[in-house]
Amino acid sequence: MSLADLPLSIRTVSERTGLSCHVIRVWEKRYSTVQPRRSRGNQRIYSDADVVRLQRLRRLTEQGHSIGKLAHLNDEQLNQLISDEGAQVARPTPTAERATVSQSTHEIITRALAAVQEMDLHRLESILEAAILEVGQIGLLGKVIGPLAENIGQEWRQGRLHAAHEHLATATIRTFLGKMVRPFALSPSAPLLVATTPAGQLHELGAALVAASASVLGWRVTYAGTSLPAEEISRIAQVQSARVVALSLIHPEDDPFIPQELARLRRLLPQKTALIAGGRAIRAYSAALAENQIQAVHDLEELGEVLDALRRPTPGTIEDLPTPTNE
Amino acid sequence: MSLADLPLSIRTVSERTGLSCHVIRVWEKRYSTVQPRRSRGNQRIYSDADVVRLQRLRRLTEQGHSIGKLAHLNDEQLNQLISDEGAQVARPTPTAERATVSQSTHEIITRALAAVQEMDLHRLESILEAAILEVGQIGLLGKVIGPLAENIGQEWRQGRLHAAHEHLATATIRTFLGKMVRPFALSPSAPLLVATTPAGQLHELGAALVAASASVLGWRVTYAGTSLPAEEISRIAQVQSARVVALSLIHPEDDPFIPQELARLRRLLPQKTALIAGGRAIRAYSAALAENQIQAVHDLEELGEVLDALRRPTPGTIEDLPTPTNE
DNA sequence: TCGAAGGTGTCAATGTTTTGTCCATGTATT
DNA sequence: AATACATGGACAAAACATTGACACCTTCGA
Repeated sequence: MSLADLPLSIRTVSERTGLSCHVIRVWEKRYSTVQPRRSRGNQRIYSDADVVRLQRLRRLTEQGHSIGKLAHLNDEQLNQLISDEGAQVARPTPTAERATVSQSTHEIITRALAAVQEMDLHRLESILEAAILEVGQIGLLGKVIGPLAENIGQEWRQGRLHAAHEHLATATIRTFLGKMVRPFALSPSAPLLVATTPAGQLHELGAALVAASASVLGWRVTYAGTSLPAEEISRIAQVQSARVVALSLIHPEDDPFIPQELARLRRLLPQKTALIAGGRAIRAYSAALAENQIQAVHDLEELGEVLDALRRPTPGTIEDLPTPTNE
Repeated sequence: MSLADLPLSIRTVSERTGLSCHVIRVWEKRYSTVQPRRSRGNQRIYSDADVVRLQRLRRLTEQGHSIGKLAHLNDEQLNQLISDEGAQVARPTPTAERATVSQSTHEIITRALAAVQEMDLHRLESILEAAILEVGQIGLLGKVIGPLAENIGQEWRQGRLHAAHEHLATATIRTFLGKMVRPFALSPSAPLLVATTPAGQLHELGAALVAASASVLGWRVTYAGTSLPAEEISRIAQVQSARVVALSLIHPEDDPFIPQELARLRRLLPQKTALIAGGRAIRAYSAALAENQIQAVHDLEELGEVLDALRRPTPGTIEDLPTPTNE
């Protein structure tokens, strides 16, 4: 808006939408899907709105609608269709599609691991970047980055990767996740989540992963680093009126102080602040979690459900977010 | 004054932006991307702001935008494009925190500290973001973020800030610095720097600061996280053919193992790989640094000089007279 | 069941525009 | 004298536009 249309080339549009240049042009010619301006040299100049429209069209065509019928609908109608689809089609994911997805995530992870092995961080980043288009932001977090981190840890413990690999990968992924968190652009009324690890837990990727996921799901997020004592976590949660505190438990699986810390944290936090915990080590501490009404979350999918549930039943009014970000 | 607004030659600009001199000139001629002053002898004289602008243009062209369309946009619009680049969904940037203009670095730091005090991370980030336009990237790193980190550490040790504040600020600044590191490869011929801290040194901001600075100065950078044993650092340096390994020494000032680690590292690294060290604790280890031909760097300005000197004497030859490029 | 028709994505050929690089020549700087 | 820089022109590669053709699929009628 404020700053007029930003000029996008057809190649950029192709990359952002996942449609080939050919298709974009032929759709324009046959169905007038979008009508970009032209430069003096007759090259197409697209706007952000065009990209959004094309993304929607792509999504709908992949779900079986024919482009010929979609093309003449206006943006409103497309949006309507998408939300309908989201409600219905989300569950009965055809097994075929699921298979291809896991196929592709597996392949992505393999390639990412190879990049780590060769210490080619730039390539690692490119792979992750490109994967967003294939599996979506949430898919990337839950089905690529999560397993990837797990994998690297495993390889490291088994001596097939060195500490150097693990450090490099962690630093790179941490930076990547940092970029995914949108610090702005959310209405101040969105609920807030604090992501961190309790004192003694040094591994930061889990917390960063939760932070990124929550951000993508429309939460405001405060990422607080690792190894924080209960008082400090509580301080943050209270100053920021957090609705949820998310803890990541990964490495020391037998730290005798963790149960104490969890109990103290529960005591220090106001009752309306929910506590959730995830990470490989949650099983080891399951007793302490149960005692302190800390909800265990086993994967990012479950995190999404839990956050959805926690989103509404709390204080004040119903959310008034203008547009639920597509995806 | 100082490093931030020295007159820059086209060659220096070329090194810092990764664009060839040819391209810089031809962009100027065809699109008026920047219009540098001229010296008496008609040579181009660039400012730090020009470098920032060119870096952004380069980044955007690499992402698929065409220079012909970008060149006429103003700084504001470029800025927006860049931030949109990260988040897939295009959104209007909020106009928050835009009012104040032209602050001294001291004022900026004060306001940033206040934001930390109030745990308003969004504001902290906005302040830093806005400061780029006011003091340039290098100025931001050397005169704002560096002192700010120092300040926060001090306040914390003196009990005026809690660990929570320090953690939040560290995480936020770390993310911010991560975004400043060029996500793409410069000319593959650009020299490479590895930034990390030796085993036992846990504070990561120093290393991240060095990484960001070197990146802005036109180096390819590998950020390797904290607390790495000498073997691992050496492994990375060799796989990547690093020209420089930069170590940050901050917190434990009396770790007896550090001198050993430094000696081992010097032994493990090829002779052509330079070692430099910075951070508050370098004085405490000065003997060990001297013994192992590790150059001590006291501030980011000095870092700039040292890197410029290390840039050219590529292979083989002994380093000759330190000729600071920036006249 | 078969074949025709229409819808859809991909490709090849050809010409134009855009953009990065290079060369030659002249001037300034060291 | 040896670099480093400026300028203009030339050139080549990459990206884009346009047209027409083709292969694959679904649908529908014979």
